[in-house]
Amino acid sequence: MDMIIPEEMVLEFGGKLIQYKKNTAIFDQGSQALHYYQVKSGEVKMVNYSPDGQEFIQGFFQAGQSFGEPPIFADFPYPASAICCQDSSVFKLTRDHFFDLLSKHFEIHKKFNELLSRRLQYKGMILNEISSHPPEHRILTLLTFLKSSFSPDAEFEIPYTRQQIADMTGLRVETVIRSVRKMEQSGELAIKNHKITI
Amino acid sequence: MDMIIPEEMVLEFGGKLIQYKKNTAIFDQGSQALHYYQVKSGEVKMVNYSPDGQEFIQGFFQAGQSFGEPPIFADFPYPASAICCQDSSVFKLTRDHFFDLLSKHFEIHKKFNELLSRRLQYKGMILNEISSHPPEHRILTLLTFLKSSFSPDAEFEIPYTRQQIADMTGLRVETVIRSVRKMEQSGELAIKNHKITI
DNA sequence: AGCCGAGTATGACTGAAGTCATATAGCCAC
DNA sequence: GTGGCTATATGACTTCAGTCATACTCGGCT
Repeated sequence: MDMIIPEEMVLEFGGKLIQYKKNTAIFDQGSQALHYYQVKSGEVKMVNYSPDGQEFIQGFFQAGQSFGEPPIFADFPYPASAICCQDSSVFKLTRDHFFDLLSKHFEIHKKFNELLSRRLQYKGMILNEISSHPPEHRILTLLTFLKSSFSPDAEFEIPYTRQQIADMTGLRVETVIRSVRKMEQSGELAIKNHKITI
Repeated sequence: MDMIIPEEMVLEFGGKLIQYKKNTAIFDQGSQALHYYQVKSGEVKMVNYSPDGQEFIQGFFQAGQSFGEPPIFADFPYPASAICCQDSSVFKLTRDHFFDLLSKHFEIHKKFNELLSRRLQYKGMILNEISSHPPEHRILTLLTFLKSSFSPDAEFEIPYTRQQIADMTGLRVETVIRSVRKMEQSGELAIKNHKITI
């Protein structure tokens, strides 16, 4: 989980560091994409809200990660909103300065290719799970993927609540809770004082 | 829907044109990504199969479109299989030659950024739909998106069967058929001798 | 210690999409 | 024109996750 663009470089190209309070929006679904964003500290989620208030979380972003670039690269309105899960500080760079940076740093440009590809992998995986697999399978696939990207070898404590897991897999909290309990019984994962470990 | 890499350029960098019969696989889920592929004629789908034989279609690719690049960019095994829907001819370029081409043609490299971004847009949209919206809404969103990318203004005849729509939205044929009929009755779309138009 | 709120847990009931069976329509080959 | 295949269509029944209600657990705060 290293930095996609080094902080000095972001600043060199005119990036500003902005502070956001927990639960505030950085941008809203439907608005124009005018800036590049990169998390310095805290946590941000990209999320869709359905009319009845139900959330779908497209992804979480922590220190060093960028978010909201696809609308810049391909010029379409934000398909989801960016909300801070915690008090966060975020680098903000205008679209033009971002492209300027890319044109001068081929290795960074290439990194974005890789980054977008990995996101496609994630979305494709979840899509396949949601479309054709039962809850336990969905959840286990997500958890295994998280483990493999954070800590492939050591035991891994899932840093998300049941509600967040539900919002990432298109399930309800109750279903996640029930599925997780069942998988604990069958030994597919462990629960240590309410935290899921795997 | 233009060509992502001009044919002459593909050939110049050592690309070979390969013929595939309808329903044959170009590569299988789980195998290593060693080549870049670009459709010259015919149609290819990227698809996941669940144990019980249920299909999920990640995308369709026609003349001029490339497929299967994310595993090359980010180095992971194919997360789905590429199957020809029709007799097809496909350009095939080794991974190394593909990267060579990219390094020498910045404008092409940039195009891939854009391409990956648009695919993320599509997958994010479908993901949101599948996770939190009822069948009619899911289908209509997909159809509207297809229309907007193929023929935003003129009336558009959907080039897919009910089964294919089902496999793209995580629904069953019967559900798609029922939903489409219902939407015809409510005037949200039209059916002209079994073809959906919008 | 006691309170509060967020997160986890569990049961009873419901309903919408899936499943299965069967029918019909259109199209191509011979 | 007939036969066979693929796609569309429709009804009856079932099932699994969603909904709703309610309770419990834990950690932080005063």
